Amino acid sequence: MEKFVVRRQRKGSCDNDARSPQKKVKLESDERVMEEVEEDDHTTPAEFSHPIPWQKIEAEGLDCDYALLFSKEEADQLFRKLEQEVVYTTSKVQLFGKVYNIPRKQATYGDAGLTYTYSGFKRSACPWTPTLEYIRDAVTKTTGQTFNFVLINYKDGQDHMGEHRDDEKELDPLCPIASVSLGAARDFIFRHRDARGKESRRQIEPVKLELAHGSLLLMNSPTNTLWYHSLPVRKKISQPRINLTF
DNA sequence: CGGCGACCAGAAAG
DNA sequence: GCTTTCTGGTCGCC
Repeated sequence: MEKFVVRRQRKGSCDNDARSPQKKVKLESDERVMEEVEEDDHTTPAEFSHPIPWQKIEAEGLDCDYALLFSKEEADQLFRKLEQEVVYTTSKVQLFGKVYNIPRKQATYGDAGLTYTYSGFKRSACPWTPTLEYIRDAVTKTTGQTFNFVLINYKDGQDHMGEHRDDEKELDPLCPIASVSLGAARDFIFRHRDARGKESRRQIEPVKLELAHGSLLLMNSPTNTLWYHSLPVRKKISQPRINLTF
């Protein structure tokens, strides 16, 4: 059932005129709302010429901002360039004494000397490429946050990522995490840590959204401590998606 | 009704 | 309890 209503085109960046009549966009569950946020003052630095319409995604202990960062044309171009520049490896993950190939391809880029450890496997960051620097700087411009590292996940429709939090030891839980999506739009699901599993302690509806081509999702504290997120399999989607997590 | 996809529960070793 | 992934079941839709 395709009822992810979190879409909103940035039409020529003329955004101050016809705001849609309803201020709140309904999600699957009635309690979850997204509020359109006026993109004035603090969220948008002056040098960004086309203000971005941010959507606030909020629930108990969940605080995210979502926006289309790149136009379709620019996102297309970035996608093509990354296809040429980025070298992926299929990493393995070790759990319970067994070794699996993780169900997606990965690459890590960042400042010199940085490393990233994922379930027992360590990888070092490759030097930034021009396109990655460009994207990183675009994210910095719109968020005011600087980043020293990016994890790139490449997924076909069969590829996916199970429920997890970004809680690697290298990460400061107070730092917001920026996630840029290019390519096929994919569903993205948040689930509260107390509402997982069979005999969960609480009944909290999951928050579902769709990450569009060229979009930026900001996960602010304490989202990443209280909420797990996943990217479920979508067998009907054959186009790949590139995700950059800063 | 058959087949497929989505989703959930369970299992795996420490 | 917590980890990450795969597998097998069920349910619902086409």
